Amino acid sequence: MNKAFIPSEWEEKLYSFWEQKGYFKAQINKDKQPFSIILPPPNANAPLHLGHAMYVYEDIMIRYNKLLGKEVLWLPGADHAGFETQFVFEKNLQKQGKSRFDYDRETLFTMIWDFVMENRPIMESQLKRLGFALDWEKKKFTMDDDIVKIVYETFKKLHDEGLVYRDTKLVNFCTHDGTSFSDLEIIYREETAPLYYMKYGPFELATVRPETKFGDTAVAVHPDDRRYKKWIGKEIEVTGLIETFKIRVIADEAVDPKFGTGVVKVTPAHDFNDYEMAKRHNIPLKQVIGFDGRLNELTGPYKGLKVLAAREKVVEDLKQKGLITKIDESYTHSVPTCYKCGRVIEPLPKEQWFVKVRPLADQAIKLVEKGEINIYPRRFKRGLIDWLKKFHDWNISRQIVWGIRIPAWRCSKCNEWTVTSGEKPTNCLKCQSKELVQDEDTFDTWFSSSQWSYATLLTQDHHSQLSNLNSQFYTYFYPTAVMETGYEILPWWVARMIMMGYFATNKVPFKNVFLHGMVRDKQGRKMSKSKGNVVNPMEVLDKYGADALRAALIFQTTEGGDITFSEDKAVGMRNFANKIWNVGRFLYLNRNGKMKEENGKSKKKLSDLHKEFFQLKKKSIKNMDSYNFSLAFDTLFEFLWHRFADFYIEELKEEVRSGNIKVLEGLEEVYLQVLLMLHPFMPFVTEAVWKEFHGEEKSILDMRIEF
RNA sequence: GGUCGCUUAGCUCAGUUGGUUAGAGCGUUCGGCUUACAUCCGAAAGGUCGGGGGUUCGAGUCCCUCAGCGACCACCA
Repeated sequence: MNKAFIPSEWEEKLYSFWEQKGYFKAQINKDKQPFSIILPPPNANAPLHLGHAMYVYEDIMIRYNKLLGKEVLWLPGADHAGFETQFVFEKNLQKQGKSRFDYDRETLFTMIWDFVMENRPIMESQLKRLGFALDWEKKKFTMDDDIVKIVYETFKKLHDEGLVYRDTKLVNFCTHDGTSFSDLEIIYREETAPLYYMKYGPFELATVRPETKFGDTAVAVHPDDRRYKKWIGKEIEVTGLIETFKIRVIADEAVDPKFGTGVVKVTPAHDFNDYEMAKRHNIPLKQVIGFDGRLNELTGPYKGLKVLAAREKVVEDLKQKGLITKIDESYTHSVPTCYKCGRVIEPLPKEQWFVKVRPLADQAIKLVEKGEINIYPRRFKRGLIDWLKKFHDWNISRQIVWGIRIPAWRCSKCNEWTVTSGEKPTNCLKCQSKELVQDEDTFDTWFSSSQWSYATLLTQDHHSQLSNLNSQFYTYFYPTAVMETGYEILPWWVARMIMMGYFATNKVPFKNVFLHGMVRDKQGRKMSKSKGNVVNPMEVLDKYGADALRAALIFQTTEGGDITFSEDKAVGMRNFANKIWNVGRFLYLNRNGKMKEENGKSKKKLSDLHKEFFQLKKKSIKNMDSYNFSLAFDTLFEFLWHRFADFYIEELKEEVRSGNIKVLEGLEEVYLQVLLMLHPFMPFVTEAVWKEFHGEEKSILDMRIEF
């Protein structure tokens, strides 16, 4: 044995060994209890960041359960990450002086496909470097044909059962990226903006968006507001910029009499609250801003101006006409922005596909409340339920090419939609016309990934389909044991997987949810490119080894809490890996000692050691089983280093050196069992020692933790 | 405004159902290259466990309250 554990001499070798010998391969084994985890598929086109290394929790669970004798499956995958990827790709195009508009749909799609396929192996090889016991033969890509097929079948089933519908509604639209988003993909940003007070017929009202004036279709006041009571239900005449127009005054509870003047202009086509108000009062929509972010033909001389330019000009002109009475420059409010490009989101009316969320979410709430799905750490249960309660109908249409195209065709004669599970319909279901045009849009990536847990398992059998849930592999491993992921995607993914999983399979997609926190820098700040504090997991790995990186993310942390990562910690854990190695080396080097009778002193020490170890093992198993992995690891660390090495070995050192075989065997027995318990956390060093002790062809993964 | 979390040694953090002199990693001081390991060993300094109140034989651990910090969400004409 080397004097020190050198990770680079072992890691690649050991991983290939595990893979080649099929240790990560899952198969149906009726005699064993299944334990399955689906890896949250990392973005196929991007290298891993430190957050991905947190999936080490999954590896810990997988390896631990394997050592308990279960049939384990950890299924890897890659995410096409629709908009994310298209966004990155467009940035690359930009650098070459090109844009998405320079290519037709097919060409652009193919270019992105090639780009993603080229990058995908990077992410995959990084998962291997982390030592993850993934069953690579079963890997899936979110755009694999068979996965897409399942997504289509789910979509059709939803449509058939009235849980997906087509409608024109106000959606969040990014005029720069040219696509709509769901509610989750917008970020509200605090902003100080002028609040303009303007004359409006007999009223005065306040607005931050004077340029939407052309889209006003009502004026609203609070029903109990004495100042304006006499106007309610009446039409008023307003001097505008283009013309003088008449507009109705409505009364609505949503108006806050204390804000501004207590009068609101209602612009249903460009404001979510106004849209709701308009629905309540049956007021028409008038769209004056287009999907290009410019004012349209209904705005006369302002046509063609971008929103901000239009605002300036409108204000200028209103001033000229003496219609602006006051400007509050210190008004702060939050504006919706695109989570990706940061530009202001424009609420616009658009015809899209929506998931009718309430029935699905209500069902999901029941499942969580009843404990059909357990959440760890427990405090996230509340958050999950809150999210599920808040969900509104979900816009799943995206105006991007990089994604799964929606299997819906519109009839050019009668305008009716025909939804299929993928194949082009021969004729319109309503009027039989054969002139059908497929929807240009693609699915929200999260719509397809909400189906990931059953789609990945179903598709392991070639001819499986949603209507026939009898495939063996699926039946054996579904529902999966645990869904492990970062708490920040609870609403995006976990909540929706529960909804869709239960809808499609009538079973929960997983029995347990385990959530980990975010990795922050040493000062506790979020890691971001702009702050320059991003830690590349591969660099840490190169420097200190995979075991050290993994352990650094677990050691003395709290499950679900954010983790401050510092290189110091990796150093400490590299040292621990070396300690594990050297304890082994000490025992190994003394193995050739001559037989010798034990004396009383060592007998007592050995029995103390065994007692202590028995307690430790009980405690560790209890902690592992209750998802307190960090505590289990801390305990093992403390025991091996400060009890086993610093105390027991030191006490018994002379005995060992002088060849007391009983003492050596006693120590070795405990040591090897500790290795077994440590293996899920630090798989490389433990396996390396195991091989040194038992031979190159042996693996610690053949061992079982016994009670 | 809502929900959740955090406040323990110089720094970063553990401390599971309340129980003996409160721990770790890194750092600091002193002493050791002892043939497993200097990626080490031994010793030491360093904490009124955010403030206050309560429950209890006993509280860092439970309850109330105050303060500070943070995250997420909602509203915003």
